[in-house]
Amino acid sequence: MNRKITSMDVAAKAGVSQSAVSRVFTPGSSVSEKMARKVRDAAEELGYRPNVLARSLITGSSRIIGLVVAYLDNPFYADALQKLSEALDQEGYHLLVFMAGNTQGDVDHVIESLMDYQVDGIITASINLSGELAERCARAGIPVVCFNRSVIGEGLSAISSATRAGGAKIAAFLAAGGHQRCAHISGWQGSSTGRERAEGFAAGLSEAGLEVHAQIDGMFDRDTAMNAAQTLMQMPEPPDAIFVGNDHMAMAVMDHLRFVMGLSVPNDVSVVGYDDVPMAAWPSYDLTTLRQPARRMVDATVQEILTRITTPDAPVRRIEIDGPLLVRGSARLPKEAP
Amino acid sequence: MNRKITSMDVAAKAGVSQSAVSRVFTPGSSVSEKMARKVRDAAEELGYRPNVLARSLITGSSRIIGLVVAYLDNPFYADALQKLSEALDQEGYHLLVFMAGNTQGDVDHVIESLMDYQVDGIITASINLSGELAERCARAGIPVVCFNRSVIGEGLSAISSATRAGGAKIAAFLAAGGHQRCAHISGWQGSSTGRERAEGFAAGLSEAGLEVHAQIDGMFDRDTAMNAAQTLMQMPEPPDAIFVGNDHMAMAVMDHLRFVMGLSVPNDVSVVGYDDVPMAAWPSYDLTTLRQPARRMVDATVQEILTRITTPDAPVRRIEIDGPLLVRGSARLPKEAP
DNA sequence: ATTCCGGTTGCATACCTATGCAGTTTGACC
DNA sequence: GGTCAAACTGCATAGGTATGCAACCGGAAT
Repeated sequence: MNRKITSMDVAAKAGVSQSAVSRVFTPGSSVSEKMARKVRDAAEELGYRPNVLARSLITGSSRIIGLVVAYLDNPFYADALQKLSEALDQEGYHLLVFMAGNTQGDVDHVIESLMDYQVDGIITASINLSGELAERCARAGIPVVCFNRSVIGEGLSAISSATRAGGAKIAAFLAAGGHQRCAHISGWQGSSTGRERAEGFAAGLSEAGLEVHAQIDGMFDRDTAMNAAQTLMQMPEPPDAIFVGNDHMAMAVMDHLRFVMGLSVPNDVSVVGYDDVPMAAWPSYDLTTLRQPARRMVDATVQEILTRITTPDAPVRRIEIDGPLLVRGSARLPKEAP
Repeated sequence: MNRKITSMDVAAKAGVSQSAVSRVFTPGSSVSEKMARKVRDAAEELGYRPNVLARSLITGSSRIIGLVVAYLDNPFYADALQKLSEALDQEGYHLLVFMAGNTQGDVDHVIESLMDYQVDGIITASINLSGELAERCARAGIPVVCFNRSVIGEGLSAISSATRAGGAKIAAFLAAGGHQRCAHISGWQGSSTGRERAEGFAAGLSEAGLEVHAQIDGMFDRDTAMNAAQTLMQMPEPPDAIFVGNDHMAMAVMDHLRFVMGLSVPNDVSVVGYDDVPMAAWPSYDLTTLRQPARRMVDATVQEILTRITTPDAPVRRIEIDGPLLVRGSARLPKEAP
């Protein structure tokens, strides 16, 4: 209804210049105590707050971070979004969200829109960025941090968990449990995350003198994963353990094994996941899984994007955060006591 | 690296005025075909895109919608966020997210920040807005739509499911199933959603000649709900059915009953939820629940906020969307065939 | 009292785009 | 060819803020 209240209005009311008002609201400017008080009082009374958008025109900083995310039905990312938002809020930044499928055109379109909003930085979660787009962001001077994806491109920071090591840990655990035929329903092989977990798993098995009994791409999709489980268990020699590429799929696999195929987990077959989403700890699943430390990954992500924003030519970092294997009840335990 | 590309640059390159460039990118302006082509070519070549923030200074429209949300660990809201974002993207708007607890100071702080960004509208999900804040938004001319909360205040639109009717449907279903002692672990009684579901449930029971056997506030929290379940089942006369205020808590209750207390659901006690989150359909829970049609609620929300933005004095609407009871396996079925 | 300096303040401008207004072109029609 | 309206185009300004520069003030040192 009422028109907007500007720094001019405050200036008039306080009997000072507009610049004075601006300085009072700009940390680090030189203002006398008296002036500050006068201005703050007037501002308070009028309900004035600086216009971030107008400010961004001058400073070139919008205090907006673009978040591009694909799978929000996976609670790992919902959780990450929440934690990211809180951590950034702390620093005076906020998230503008964009949903994207993992198809090229989609991502293109999204990045265009992102640029329109003059975001200070971009965080991608569960997204593959084409080299060309990365290039464009770099040219535009917009730092990009990939959350939970390590990326091939050059200019991109990446925060992920130690995926290969994680896959290997799981392999070692299953081998120690005396499993002979370890299969893998992988994360989408078009993603670094999916591939590296698979590679680490294979490496770990071979370390133990085993090899991957069978591998099917689960595409990060519940239905695909359930079909894969069906296929695996109908093999002439079905696996006695399945490592599933993330918890979201792993729970689908457990449901399918138990309620559709009538099998017992872990008696008939062990299941191990990856992520440690909150639900993995729920008694219905009690899923043994490799923990991705979301909190620490988020903190690293925020830290990285902030330094890249404030120091444009800071080195691009690839950070891998190690996570523990959480041993629960969905996989047979190693026999020997330590 | 390179400085920003402005409409001036494009104008220079195309040999036209800056206004011409602006008009080419403003739908509905009058430009000749020839001019449009010249400008578009130049823009394409330079990689120019209009600066939404600068534009917003003039038009007064930032094309940003603020989303304030509290419980993102509840998949119902994660799902809603995703759907909202997609639907708004369609209309050229985007979501700036703010996390808020349900404490007063928190929400205050958030609304302040929202205003700083000159958002065109605000959507609150699972949030109680104080009358005073609603007032401030109204004065600032910012429309507010409450998603999944009906609100006491005057100026606020609200989209929710038909909560009372939903509670009543569940009561009727349980009564028809021959349950004698129907208890309720409610949603937070500080929220309209929580209260109305409880009221509808009580009304429905009394309709059937029963009354609420016992009621405990579950606070929308898993642990609180599990404790409540424990308390209920240890009563001298434990309930034979529990209606839980949302699916998120209902699944916790099922886990607790089954794995901690060793009870059978639904043989020992029936459990019914509310929301129909995707997980409710998973075989491990197979939860009978009242569906909140997220898609339709989101569509209504988007529709409402857009009309309120384009037509500032459109009437404030309260929309209730009806949802069906999804009968699955977590509650004993009515005996008589239809 | 004079000089000088650091700390404050105001003036004017820049950031990037949209839009009212006036001037110009175009094309149709007589 | 001349008239007139309609369709375009450019000029100039506004929108809200930050900031370099110059002017100003007070006080300390001489």
